[in-house]
Amino acid sequence: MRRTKQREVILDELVKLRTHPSADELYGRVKKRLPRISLGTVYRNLEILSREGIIRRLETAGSQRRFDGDTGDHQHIRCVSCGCIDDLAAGADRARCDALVAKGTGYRVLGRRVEYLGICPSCRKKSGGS
Amino acid sequence: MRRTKQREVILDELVKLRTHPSADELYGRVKKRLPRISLGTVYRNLEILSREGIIRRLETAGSQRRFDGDTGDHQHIRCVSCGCIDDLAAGADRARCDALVAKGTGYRVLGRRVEYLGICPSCRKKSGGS
DNA sequence: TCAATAATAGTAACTATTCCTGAAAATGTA
DNA sequence: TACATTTTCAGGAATAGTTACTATTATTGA
Ligand SMILES: [Mn+2]
Ligand SMILES: [Mn+2]
Ligand SMILES: [Zn+2]
Ligand SMILES: [Zn+2]
Repeated sequence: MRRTKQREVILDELVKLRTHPSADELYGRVKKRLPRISLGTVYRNLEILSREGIIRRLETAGSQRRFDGDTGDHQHIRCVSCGCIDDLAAGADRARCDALVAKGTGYRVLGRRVEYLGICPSCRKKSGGS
Repeated sequence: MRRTKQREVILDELVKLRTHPSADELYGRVKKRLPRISLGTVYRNLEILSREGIIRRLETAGSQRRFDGDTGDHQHIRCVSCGCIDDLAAGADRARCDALVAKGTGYRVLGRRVEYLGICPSCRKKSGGS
């Protein structure tokens, strides 16, 4: 992976933002510093950077993909009204946690979404893995 | 909301599937029974049915939207290899839960994704709500 | 310095979804 | 029944987000 001006600026802008921007939002920021950059370059570099583990691609619902310059272990809270996403310290412990999260973020907590990730029985069989 | 043949068949196929299909997959099924139906109609009816609370629109990551005929409170587990989504009984309790989930589903559990949902401070201010 | 290689800008293509339009079906009224 | 009103329909165009392609430019290493 080469060091290019574009990649540097994209990473720099993402890391200094704490707002989990979409490619498009980031493109807007980066363009102020590199007016000739294209949206495709932003997408390509976000893809490369997340593949390398330098940034994190958020696996959240919604039509637009979002990215996070913080690769540390943490969860997120999303506003059901405006769609913004804020950080949550790692570790959370069910119902009474809602109060802690609310206190920590200022959000009114309405619910939480939990999705487990793994390898399904049929895929385990196919790849012969344990 | 009127009762139409199309809506009836879409709902029937969704409820009897336990696979959380995308609109497209469901369209394939429904077309066998109603060969003249269009994908647009499937989308429109899934939208109407979920607005009425008769079905559930899954808020999962991934490029395609998925739907669930089961509106009861439950979480999901997704295979990171093939992308399939299975049900999880409601209620889960952190780390040692992974073992329970693995036992219950046959998955190899790799992780979990927790996202809280709520109203952010700035939206609370705007709408004057508590 | 200079060829080899990787990345870029610009744009076309692609995919999932929504929107639009005129026709058909369902429903209400008499 | 007959007709008007409303809802939903199929089909296709439009849109949004993303990826792929291509000719050009920048970076790298000998
Ligand atoms: Mn974050
Ligand atoms: Mn389910
Ligand atoms: Zn908000
Ligand atoms: Zn699988």
